[in-house]
Amino acid sequence: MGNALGSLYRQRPLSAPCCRAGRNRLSARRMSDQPRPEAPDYRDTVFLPKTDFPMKAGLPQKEPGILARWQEQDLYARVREARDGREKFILHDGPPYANGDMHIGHALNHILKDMVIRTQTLKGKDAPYIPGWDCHGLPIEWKVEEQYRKKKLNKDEVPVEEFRAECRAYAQNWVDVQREQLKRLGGLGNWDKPYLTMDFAAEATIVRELLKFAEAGMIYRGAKPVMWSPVEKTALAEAEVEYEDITSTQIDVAFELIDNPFADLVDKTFAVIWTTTPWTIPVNQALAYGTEVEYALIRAGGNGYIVAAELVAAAKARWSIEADIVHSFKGGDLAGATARHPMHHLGGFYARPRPLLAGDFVTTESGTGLVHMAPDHGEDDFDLCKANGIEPQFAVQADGVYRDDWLWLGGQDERRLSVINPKLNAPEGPICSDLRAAGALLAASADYQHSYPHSWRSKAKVIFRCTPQWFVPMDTPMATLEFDVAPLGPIGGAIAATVSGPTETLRQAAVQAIADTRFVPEKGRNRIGSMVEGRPDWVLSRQRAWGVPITLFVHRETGEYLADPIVNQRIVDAVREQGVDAWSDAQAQAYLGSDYDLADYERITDILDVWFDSGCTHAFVLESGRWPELQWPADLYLEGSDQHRGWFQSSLLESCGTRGRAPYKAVLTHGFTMDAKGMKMSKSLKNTINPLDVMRDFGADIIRLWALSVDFTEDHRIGPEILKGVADQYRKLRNTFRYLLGALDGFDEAERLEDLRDLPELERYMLTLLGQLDATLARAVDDYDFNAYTRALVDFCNEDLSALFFDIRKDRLYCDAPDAIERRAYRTVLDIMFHALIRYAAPVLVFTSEEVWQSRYPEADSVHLLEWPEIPVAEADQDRWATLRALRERVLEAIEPLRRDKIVRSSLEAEVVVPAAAVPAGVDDAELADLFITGQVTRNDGDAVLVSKSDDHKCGRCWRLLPEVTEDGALCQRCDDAVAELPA
RNA sequence: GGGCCGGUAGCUCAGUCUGGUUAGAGCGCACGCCUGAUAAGCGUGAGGUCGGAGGUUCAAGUCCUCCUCGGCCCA
Repeated sequence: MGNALGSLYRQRPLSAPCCRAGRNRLSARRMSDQPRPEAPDYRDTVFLPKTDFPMKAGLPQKEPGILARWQEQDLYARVREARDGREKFILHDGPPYANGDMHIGHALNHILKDMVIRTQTLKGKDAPYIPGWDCHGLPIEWKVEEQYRKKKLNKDEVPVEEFRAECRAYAQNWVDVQREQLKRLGGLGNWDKPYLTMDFAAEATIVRELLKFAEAGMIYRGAKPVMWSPVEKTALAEAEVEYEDITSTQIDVAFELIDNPFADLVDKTFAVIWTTTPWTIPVNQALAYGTEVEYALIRAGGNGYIVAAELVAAAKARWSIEADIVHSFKGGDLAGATARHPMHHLGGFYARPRPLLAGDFVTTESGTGLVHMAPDHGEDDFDLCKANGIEPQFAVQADGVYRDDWLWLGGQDERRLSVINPKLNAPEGPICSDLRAAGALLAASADYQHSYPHSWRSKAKVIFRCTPQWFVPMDTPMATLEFDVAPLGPIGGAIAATVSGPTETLRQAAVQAIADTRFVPEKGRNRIGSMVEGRPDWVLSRQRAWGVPITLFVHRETGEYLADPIVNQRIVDAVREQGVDAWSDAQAQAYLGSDYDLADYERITDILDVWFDSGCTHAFVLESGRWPELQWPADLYLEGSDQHRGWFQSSLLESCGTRGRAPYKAVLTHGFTMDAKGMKMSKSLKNTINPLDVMRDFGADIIRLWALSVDFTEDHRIGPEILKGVADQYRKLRNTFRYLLGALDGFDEAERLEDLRDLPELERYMLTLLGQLDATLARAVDDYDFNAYTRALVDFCNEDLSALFFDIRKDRLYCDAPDAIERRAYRTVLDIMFHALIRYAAPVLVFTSEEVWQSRYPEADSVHLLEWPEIPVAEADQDRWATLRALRERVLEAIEPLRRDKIVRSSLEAEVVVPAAAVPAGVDDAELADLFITGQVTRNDGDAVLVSKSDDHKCGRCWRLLPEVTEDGALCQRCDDAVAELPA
């Protein structure tokens, strides 16, 4: 063993490896066939990893075959059998809308769901998955109407049953398309028997659920301003509306006070309102002021005008007048005052006095600080007027035109136009002209820019319009409700806390149910909670054709709906047989039976909000028995964060109204997928990533690994660079498995070391790390923290296996005799690693894991039938290993300068001196050399790590530099023995 | 316009609740090694005004305010 300095100057021995470096592979192979006598090539005597498993994945080509095999084997059914009788885990699938191709959001959502299903299955639970689709509703109806329009067909001339049949076919087509696209992601589920909200049984269940509300008195027919599209002639849900910037006519209209409290200051007094919807003036019924708002009475030409003090300057500018403030007062002073409508001379409706009412919604941000109230056309208006006994007039018809008998701009007036027609509202239009003639129009200009709701289908402006609609009240005590008992026994302590008594309202029940539900991430609770606390009554009705009917008979005299369970049962039975077409005039009397006369009843023809459909999925999927593997309530609902207002909430309200608790125990939400820069994807920006393209170019396992690597609880990104990074991670995992397959070639039970206490310390340490990984992954599964899951897995493969364990033990694997106890120890641990890692990887890389598994066990069943591994406990001192790994890093760092100076090349040529104090007790020098992958290691009393070039000779087989090797190329003792053992 | 959420290396993420060495990891990148995991493997290194500006504090990625960018929901 030379001293450190001396070896620095020693010549590198001239030997074969020197020339070998420059050779190409072809000549190297030739060399190994015909070893030169002076430098025997031992390549054929070392035990290199051997596997057919290819490094290159070729996923896009390979995955469809694997998918087909699973289908052939009916893997889903096999998994059900394998987990039969186990604890259940029910993830209830939220139904995507059956319209259009799969997009990245669907892909993310379904990958996350599949990860949940597979990890729960891996943990031994029975976790069935029934995918579903939402099939009714306006968007589909609209598409079918579009086809009609292209064929110049009038929808109203087609029998409604025929129209619905076309909607049904349209939805079914997209269900089939989307199903094939989603299946490609590799999701484990009952794709052959999904649930559709348009299944007759589903439609019957939805009717049944609606009638539960009806029988409990929990629906009412009310009039309320709802978003209404005059073009589509229907009420619209919020989701069916989008906001666009438009320019509107803004007008200032003077309402003369009837009793003038300011008569000693001015001649006449006008309360001035400002609005951007002139067409609502013909339906004005009151004025609103803010009690605490400061108002000014300004005088111009002898008359007084009331305006909020803050807005006087802006008002004067608009009206182009000079005026002085003659009086200031608080809004409260206007209590009890009344005004008259500018068109009061028309008599009738217009002759009634318009009261001034206090409204807490009045602001001084714009306008005049006084607001005109048309209860037909505004929510605030409606509420305030209702509270003061003023009823809506229903003056505007479904097509947006004032009704025939309306006094102003009604049927007799040739200027009559739809209220969304800009000509009606224009400064020179009929409304402004008449107001001007009446001396009430202080200003009118078509220049006010603001954002305004439009129908997202027709792009036409929508209005608020009071129409008769059906509602579920949020704040009426559910007095007559009797909750169904949960079909499968106790559902935790929640139910007792939830049903707090007959005075509880739906809102209170929902709030309590939110408190009883687990939210991942926790902030979802706050989000849905504030929405439920603030939401208005649930508007159930839609005036459309493609949906589940509101199957009610309303008595023509009393206005009350029939709530006869026998009648209702007939209806439900008929819908189960015939679907929604069962709700027809022809069959109405049959449902009423002999107890009631159809002539006394109005058959309601509205259909249900599709959110009610989806809110019932828990009932017809989990409870119906059509999928006996399911049970109610679900353990988990998993959807995008937009569903706090959507499905999470509709399901919650429906279930709280009929069952007194949420249909789920936990809610998991994910954010939205943005482009590489964090911007929303849109067709116009051309920054969309199509999951089908990703699967075609990279494979489903890559897009899965992507979805499970990002922080899905927030918005996250996808793009070429990100996918490239994911593909790199994938390759690392794949190569780890490839190495394991190669290193375990020929391993059998006879080779396994049974007593793990016999393992070398490194092997025991690696098992300890595996145990830690196992715990980390198990926790990540419980927390649905899939980013942590994949990261822990990849990091373990990189840092603990590839860079440490595999690298250090390469020598033993290659060069020890096959029956050497150390080599068997290593392979025993590798086998344990393999069986653990393939299980951990299986839920993520569903295809690759199968490929790996079949490569090692060609005759075996699918990898996806396996269960979570049991990691054997092997004692190893973690602190001691932390010390050793730190020392290893110091040594590797110290070798680097010698490498840079070309003094040593392989670390095996380095001879190392370490501070004795840095080495834990009980580690010998040979072990250190193994650990560092260096030549001889010694220790001294210093505190620096010293590295020099070894002057030992290099074993011709294992390439280690050892004192026992007599000359370069000769064999060390271990290799000599190993070669001797080889069969001739 | 309002409510809520987020912005930490080129990328994906820890760390923020509960303030405390020099802000971490993996990947990628650069350089080097190996050529017996080879379109693989190993090592070393560079890379961050923690979105910005104020403030609180002995001390701020972490707490407060405002701004900005992005997102979801609502109007």
